[in-house]
Amino acid sequence: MTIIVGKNHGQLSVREQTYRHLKEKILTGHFPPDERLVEESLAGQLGVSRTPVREALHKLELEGLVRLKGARGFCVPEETAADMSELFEIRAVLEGHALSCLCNSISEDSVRTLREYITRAELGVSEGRRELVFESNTKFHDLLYQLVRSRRPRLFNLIEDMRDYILRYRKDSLGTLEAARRSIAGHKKILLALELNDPVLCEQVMRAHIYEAEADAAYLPRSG
Amino acid sequence: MTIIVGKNHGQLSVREQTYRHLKEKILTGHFPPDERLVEESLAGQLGVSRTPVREALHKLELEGLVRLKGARGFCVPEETAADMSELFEIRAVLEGHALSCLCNSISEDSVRTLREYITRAELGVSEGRRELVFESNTKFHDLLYQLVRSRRPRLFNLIEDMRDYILRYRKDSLGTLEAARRSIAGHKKILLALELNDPVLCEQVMRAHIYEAEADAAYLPRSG
DNA sequence: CATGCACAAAATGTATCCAATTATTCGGAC
DNA sequence: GTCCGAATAATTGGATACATTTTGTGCATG
Repeated sequence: MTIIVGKNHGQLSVREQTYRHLKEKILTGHFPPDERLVEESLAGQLGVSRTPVREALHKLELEGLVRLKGARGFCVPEETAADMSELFEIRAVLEGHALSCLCNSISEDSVRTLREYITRAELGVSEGRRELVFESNTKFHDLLYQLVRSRRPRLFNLIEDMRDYILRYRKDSLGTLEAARRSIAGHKKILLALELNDPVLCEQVMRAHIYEAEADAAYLPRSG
Repeated sequence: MTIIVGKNHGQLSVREQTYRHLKEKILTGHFPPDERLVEESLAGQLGVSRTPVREALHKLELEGLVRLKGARGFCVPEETAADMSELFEIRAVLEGHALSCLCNSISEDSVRTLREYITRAELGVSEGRRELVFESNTKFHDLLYQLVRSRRPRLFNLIEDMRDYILRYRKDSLGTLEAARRSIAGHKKILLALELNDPVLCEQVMRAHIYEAEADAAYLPRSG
């Protein structure tokens, strides 16, 4: 009975499936901190052998998502508010720099597309369509990330990691319409900084945008 | 015949020893790019079974230090000048921010110690004692890193990773006495920025210091 | 009653065996 | 002579059996 069929696990190896499965469960707070993660138990639940589970856990240990506690198995380490704060700080620094890298080489096409996303998000706010707001804001960020990935692949990887870790804390973005409005205002500033080709301004507005997101995230420790 | 006895591999597991052994060999350029790294062959050389070698290689793959090429085994990926440049860029951003974090909480003691290291490095230059220069400069950085680690553990980890990766490229720091002199001048600026408690200046001088180190590193691709 | 030592149980660490995947080579056909 | 295809060899992927380590519990002794 193969239980790993949750998402789009197509032609990936069992280890990769196991790794992603466990990582997602950890990042979404499915495993409470200090809960014992036993290889054989997890292997049984997932319908695979211990080998891929073990390799997945060791990879996750390297990422700091699980910690080995002697012979009591692995566990998700207890995270503190200081960790949370530091993660957002690093994210602000990295993404601020990423945006400043973008501003000197962004195409007119990309700028136009970004502007359209902002317009649609505002439309969503005015009409009270939360899905449209969420979708447009997500697309705005996704386009930026895509541009970063093509120009600075390693920087992109680091940013992606930081975002993953932060997933453990915030339930989802844009909880309130008020937060969505603030987010759109931030996007407008980002777009302006890009159009002005001002690296310093890019860095500033992106950092501010992320610290704003941190404030809106409201430190939901985790639940299920 | 246990061949893994190179360093201080004390009570670590065989996997951890294998992992560190391979990582060091890769980072110091012992494996030429595109050379085949076969699990069984490595296991034989190291006097261990395939299992720890395999897990070590998978962890290294996650770090991007090796890449799996179908059934031809793993290999160290060919790195480009663009990679090198990006690594230094990320390092500059991270360490620049780290220093700006330090400047508001650094103790008078630490400042005094840093100043002593600079004095001793200058003494080394004037007397032509390269060892003293190297030692003092290293201690200067080590103290800064130690302070960062205590205040921003995750940031410290990222910085450490970047430095490891860069190890693949430059043979060693401070090749020439001229580079050493430039480095000391940078350290003076760093100390000044710290004493002034100026976060922005801290970020600027540290970034400049790292870009200077990049220029002095002289892109030695690797050799053995 | 408390503390320390010893034994047992449980979980990871390691090794080996088998399966699946891929690259390379050899052969045949166009 | 070249290209395509099939077969074989080599390497990783996965599973299981065994060794090692650690923890937790229980009993005995002070």
